[in-house]
Amino acid sequence: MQELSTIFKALSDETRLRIVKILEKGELCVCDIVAALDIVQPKASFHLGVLKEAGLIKDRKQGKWIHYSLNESDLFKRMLMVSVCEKADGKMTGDDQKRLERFLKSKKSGSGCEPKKGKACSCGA
Amino acid sequence: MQELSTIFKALSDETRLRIVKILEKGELCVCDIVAALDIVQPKASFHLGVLKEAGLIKDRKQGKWIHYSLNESDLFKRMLMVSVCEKADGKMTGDDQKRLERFLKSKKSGSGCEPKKGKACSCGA
DNA sequence: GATATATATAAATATATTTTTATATATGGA
DNA sequence: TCCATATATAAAAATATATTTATATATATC
Repeated sequence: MQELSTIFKALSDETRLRIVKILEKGELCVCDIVAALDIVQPKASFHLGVLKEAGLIKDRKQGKWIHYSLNESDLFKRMLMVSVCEKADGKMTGDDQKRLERFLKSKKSGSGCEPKKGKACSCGA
Repeated sequence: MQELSTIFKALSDETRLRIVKILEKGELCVCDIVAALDIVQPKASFHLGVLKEAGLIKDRKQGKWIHYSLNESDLFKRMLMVSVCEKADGKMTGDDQKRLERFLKSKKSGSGCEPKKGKACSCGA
């Protein structure tokens, strides 16, 4: 499975969003995309490469042409949704969480982010 | 409404995803985030700024502290889902689409991407 | 085999983003 | 008022990304 940030990064560029959008019409070869977006061909190849690398599109070679289409089988959309929508709900693990828990604990016991004063944040956290 | 690419860009960085993830626990002040992620404070401020600019988080000032939390009211998730999942289904408009339609038409009539040969792409598009 | 086309790759440049270090601002307490 | 803390901002440096121009590769047609 791709890193989530890689997928978001692939979608963070206007040209690539335009490509994804035009591919919603169905499979297209590079020259179609070049014509549709009115961009130079190496630019299209570059961005198609990024999208493919992120697993968002797939390609199919046929003769001289390479046809690109959305990689729906990879279920990137579902993954996006799951990842964006899921709540950690205390089940979240990892170093960040552990550090946070330790820090919040230390704040309560009076040696937190304002140690010199011997007083925890007034925020009540 | 934010540009879609801005939102994806905001989510395209590992540090920012870590911040979003830790904010799923609830509202946190900057020093909490700094401690949780073990990063320097200006780095946290920078990334919080990007997330806020994209409308993904909101802040609330209280005394010396600034508390950040996920901006659920902005419904960025729903927007993401809608945007990512929606299909154009022929209703898509815009210059890209128009150019594509013109180009595909011209290919069929034999003056497309391979004009010198008087033959359209074998792809059948 | 020669030629033309579709696409990719490479190299150079331009641009944008991120990180770091230093400093400024605002707030609360002594 | 003075001092310490929380956070933001600015400036510089480091990295990463995107764009352009030129060239390479593969394939089909003659």
